[in-house]
Amino acid sequence: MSLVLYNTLTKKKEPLQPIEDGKIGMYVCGVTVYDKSHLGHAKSAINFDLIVRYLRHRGYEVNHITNFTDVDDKIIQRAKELSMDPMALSQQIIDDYFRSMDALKAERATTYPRATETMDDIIDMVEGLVQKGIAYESNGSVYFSVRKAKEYGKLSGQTLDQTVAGARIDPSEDKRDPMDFAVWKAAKPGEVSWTSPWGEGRPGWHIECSAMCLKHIGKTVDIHGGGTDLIFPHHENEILQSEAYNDAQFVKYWMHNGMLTIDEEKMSKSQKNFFLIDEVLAKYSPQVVRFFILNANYRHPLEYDSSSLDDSQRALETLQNSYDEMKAHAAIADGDDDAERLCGDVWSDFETKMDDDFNSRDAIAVMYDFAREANKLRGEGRLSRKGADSVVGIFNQFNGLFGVLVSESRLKLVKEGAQALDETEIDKMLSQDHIPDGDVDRLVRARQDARERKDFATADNIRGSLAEKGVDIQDTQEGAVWKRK
RNA sequence: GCCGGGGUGACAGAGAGGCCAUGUGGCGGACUGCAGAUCCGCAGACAGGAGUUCAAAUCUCCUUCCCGGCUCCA
Repeated sequence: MSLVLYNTLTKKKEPLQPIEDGKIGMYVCGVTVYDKSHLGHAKSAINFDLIVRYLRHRGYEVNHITNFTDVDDKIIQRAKELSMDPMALSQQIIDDYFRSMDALKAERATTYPRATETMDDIIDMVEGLVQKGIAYESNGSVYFSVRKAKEYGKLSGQTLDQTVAGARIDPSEDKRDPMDFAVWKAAKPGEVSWTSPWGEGRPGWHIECSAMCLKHIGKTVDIHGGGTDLIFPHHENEILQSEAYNDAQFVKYWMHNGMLTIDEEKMSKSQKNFFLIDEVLAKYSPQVVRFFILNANYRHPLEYDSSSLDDSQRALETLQNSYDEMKAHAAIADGDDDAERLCGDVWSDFETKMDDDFNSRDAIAVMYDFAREANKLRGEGRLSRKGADSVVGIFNQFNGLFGVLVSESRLKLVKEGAQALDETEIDKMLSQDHIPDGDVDRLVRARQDARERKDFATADNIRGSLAEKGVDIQDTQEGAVWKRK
């Protein structure tokens, strides 16, 4: 079975065939660093994180490039508002971005080029476009002449005339055609700028991606990703520049992630309807946030509301419980091979789902079925320690890609049986702010003793008091287990 | 207006011609002193209208509503 992915360019799912066997050059548009990252950025990063992890799992060597737009109008404006140096501001935001994405357990890209570090390549490209006569200088700025492009709108389906009719374009008098876009912008007095053949200035928005793709990947990149909001004009213009400059196809597969929405509206800074990653992680674990995002198709919009993460937390608990219990499982039966068979089937099912355009939602559904089957074997006393280890192995493989489960063992099985404790000792232990593991064990055994004496008041008091300290006791067929929440 | 993508059970969200999606929640049952966890079962759906087909949530057409883009955006 081969992996297929949805290509925005052709609007079809296509088998993945990299230019070079086994290697993938992948460019994902990063962020403009003028303000802290919000949950929408997290969605994009986590969607592509899973894609990269899965491609690697499938044996591809992935060169993953994500850029930082660290000079542009917004950064300059924001820096001015804060009376900061724009470069200091962008560095601060980049630091925040890394902190947030690390906290979300998104793997880092291979390289994070910055516009300001790619200046020579950008200027080379602009010069090349001017030499080819497809871009022109005007008052210190350089514009790309869209009417000279061979093809226009092949990604977005837009035609030039329709777009002109849309008429929300900047009618700069420097442009020969209103649809032309800047590849180099002349600096206004006092702005940060770089020296170029056209005087002091800085890059247009789109050109950095074209230059970075060429520099870090090549004339043609296998996969180019970004949000759906970038399709037009950003990605369309990247195609125009790169293909004009390189005389080669720019991108084989375009992949776009759907927007995170709130009340059906895109989460964005300009709408002021965003939640910062910091804020969200103060209340929910990174696993819950990842699960919320990965439990939906990356291509489709995902609706967020106040209960979304609570729902995800509850839903995830089912998988986490099964995972925990499989790890803590004490062998009941020996030599059964039901678990082995179960594990053999589930992983190929899982990969089949993921091979179909990274269908993480269906892949998770496979995991739920798997957890139920494994729980059933265990409940029926047909699970050996070896079988449980195989089940845990599948969970680990799944988690290596999705990163939605807490891998540390949370569940503690109390090995010794019931043991009486006198009341004052119980109260003393329960009154501690933090009850050490050893004491929890003793309390659980004391509770067991109380239960055997049918002293349910004492038993329930121990369970209730421990629950208040964040320790959950559960009675199972194998005895009592507990975990810290 | 134009270009994309959508409208699926209480909710979140897969699926893209025939076969159970899945999860949370609800209801019933098993287990339990009670909880919880777990297991079993039940209910409940494909925006509306025409058409193609033996068969349509899935294909075609029309209507309608929503979202994204056409300005910076993941």
